[in-house]
Amino acid sequence: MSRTQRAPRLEEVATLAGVSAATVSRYINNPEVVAAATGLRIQAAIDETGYLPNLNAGALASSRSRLIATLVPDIAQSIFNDTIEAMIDELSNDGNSVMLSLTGADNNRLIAQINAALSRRVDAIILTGIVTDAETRDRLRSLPVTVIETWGLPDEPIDVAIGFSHSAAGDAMARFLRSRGYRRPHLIVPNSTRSQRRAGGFVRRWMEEGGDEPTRLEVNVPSHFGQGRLSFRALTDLPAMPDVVVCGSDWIAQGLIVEAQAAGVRVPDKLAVTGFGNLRMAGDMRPTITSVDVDGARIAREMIRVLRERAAGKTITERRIDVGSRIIARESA
Amino acid sequence: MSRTQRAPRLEEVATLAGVSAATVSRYINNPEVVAAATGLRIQAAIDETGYLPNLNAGALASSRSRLIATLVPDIAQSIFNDTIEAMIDELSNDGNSVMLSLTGADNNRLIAQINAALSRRVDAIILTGIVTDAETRDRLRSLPVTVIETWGLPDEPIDVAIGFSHSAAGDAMARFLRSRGYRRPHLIVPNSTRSQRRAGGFVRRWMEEGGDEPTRLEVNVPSHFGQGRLSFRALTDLPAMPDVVVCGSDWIAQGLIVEAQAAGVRVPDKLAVTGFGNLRMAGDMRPTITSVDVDGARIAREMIRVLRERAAGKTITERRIDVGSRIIARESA
DNA sequence: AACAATTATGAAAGCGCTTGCAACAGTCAC
DNA sequence: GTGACTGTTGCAAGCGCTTTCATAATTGTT
Repeated sequence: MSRTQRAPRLEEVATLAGVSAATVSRYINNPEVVAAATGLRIQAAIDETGYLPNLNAGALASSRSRLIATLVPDIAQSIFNDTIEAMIDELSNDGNSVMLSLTGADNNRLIAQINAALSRRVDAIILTGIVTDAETRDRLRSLPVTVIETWGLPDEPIDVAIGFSHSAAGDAMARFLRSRGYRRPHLIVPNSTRSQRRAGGFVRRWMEEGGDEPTRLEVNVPSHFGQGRLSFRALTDLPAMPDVVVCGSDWIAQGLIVEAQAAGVRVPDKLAVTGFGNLRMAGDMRPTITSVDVDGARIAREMIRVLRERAAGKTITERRIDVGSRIIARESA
Repeated sequence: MSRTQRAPRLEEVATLAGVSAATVSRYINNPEVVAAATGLRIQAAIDETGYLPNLNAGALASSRSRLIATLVPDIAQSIFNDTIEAMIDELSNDGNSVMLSLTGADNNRLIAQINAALSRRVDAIILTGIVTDAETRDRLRSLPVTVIETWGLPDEPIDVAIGFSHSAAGDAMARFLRSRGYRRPHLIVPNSTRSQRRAGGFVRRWMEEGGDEPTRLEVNVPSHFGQGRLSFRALTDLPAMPDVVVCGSDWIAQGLIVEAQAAGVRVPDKLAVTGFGNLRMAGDMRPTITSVDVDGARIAREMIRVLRERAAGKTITERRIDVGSRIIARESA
């Protein structure tokens, strides 16, 4: 295949193997239906010509594109990156191509990217950030395409959701810190629906267990290291110094720890800190950061399972798939 | 468009607007060739039907897919993430869909992903990691597709390269540290071609300026925070303590600073540190990290320019586009 | 007023696959 | 030997667009 000459077509492979194009197509997409001997001849012809199927043509003819759109808020400093990587890997291994779009926080961009995905006739749209706009949710619901929401577990999924209960995660963290004897938690809450929900779960449980209402600071998403530093400084504005800071992401936790130490406040002796997302860095930080782990690989696997069932024409009964979350206790709290 | 009913086709829009399908196609792809009044009617019909073109069909018919493959090593802890984001944004805004594949360090995966991209008949393949395998480079060279290498600036690009000279970046850092009065640099060098080249540039300049040969530690890619911590501990094995550690990435620099501070070694008073990549975190760290900035947005813009020229059938004369790099002097060195 | 040049549109032939249908050759049970 | 299957293959009709070529309508030129 040189820069000038055209790529070989199915027809050429067929001629070389002495069969019809239809049979070659069957061999490629469904090898078990062609006779073993024929298959061998076809494979030889494929190898000889260096044939690579034109999947655009295939998609058009079969109305199955094997193209999956993943819409994520960002990748520069995302807490989802491990999950995104796992998803891309699994999808690729399962014979799909992955289109990646960055939505930021802008609903109009999201809409444009949904349209772009639909124009490619993707088999599925994977959402990592949460779609809050009701109209967009309705539109997605009406689409002839599989929509998988990940990380969250909304009451009314657009189609299928694979994630965990954020309020349960908050609840678990409240119990954990309570049992460790902390008494004055301070929450640093990114202004995203899911973070808010975790905070809600935390506060509810905390007060049910007899604690005082925690103080809190809201920060903008995407959350990042720098916010942690600023958040530490803001602690001085509180009526009393907290004994533990519950951060909405590991980045914030890391920034906060760095700033605390620079200010001579020892972590966790003087101030405990927890993060969220269990990034690799959390285990490497000094002190290591207590965090909440989400099994991104598991989310990816469940996603493949759902996609396969859909492709096989089965009806999905379980529309909310809970993969849970786990507190990873380390040195920082 | 409900879950059951088919998407509207060009033909339907055409009928509604009272023109032929050809004219609608022209309006969509090349609006200036259709009469203004006709265009208005067509747009109304598009809006009414909610028509979204089937780009797979379009790609097949025009043999231009407007699909771009970007192959990156990873996204979880990548120093390229800002560049990748900028590229995805620019490509999307320019009417393309972006396929993202993760190559890891495995050449076989890379080959599989190149084939996947070719099967989609992508208009271009964007490489972020460097392709070292000679056979793969030759294969890519022979392909009827635009190949853009980014970040690096190889002597013999596969097709077009947009990046900067890593050895020049190393050279500049050597001058910078020398002029600041440092005398015993220690290099932490990820085992990637480009990092090695930076180290090479550094050492050459350093010794030319009369310095002693720097000590060095090789670490595996992808580099990450944890390596920085370990690298600090390894400093005790050196014959003499360095006065500055030149790290192959900001992650390593950050990890090293954290570990140094935990050990009571003040940065930069006792030990200076530099990073690479100028991640947002570098400016937020305490102390802020002296780093090398690469203008990812610029790389993305140049990429679009090249792609456009290719699409217009022009011959690209400038096959190595140097966007340079800049030392960002901060507190850590 | 006649002609050339320009602009706007339509008809129709693909682009390279997939797949329903039909045909044919074997296999098997009786 | 016959009929009913089963397994394997080919034929041909699309999938929904783009684009060449031809034609019609308009404008400009002399």
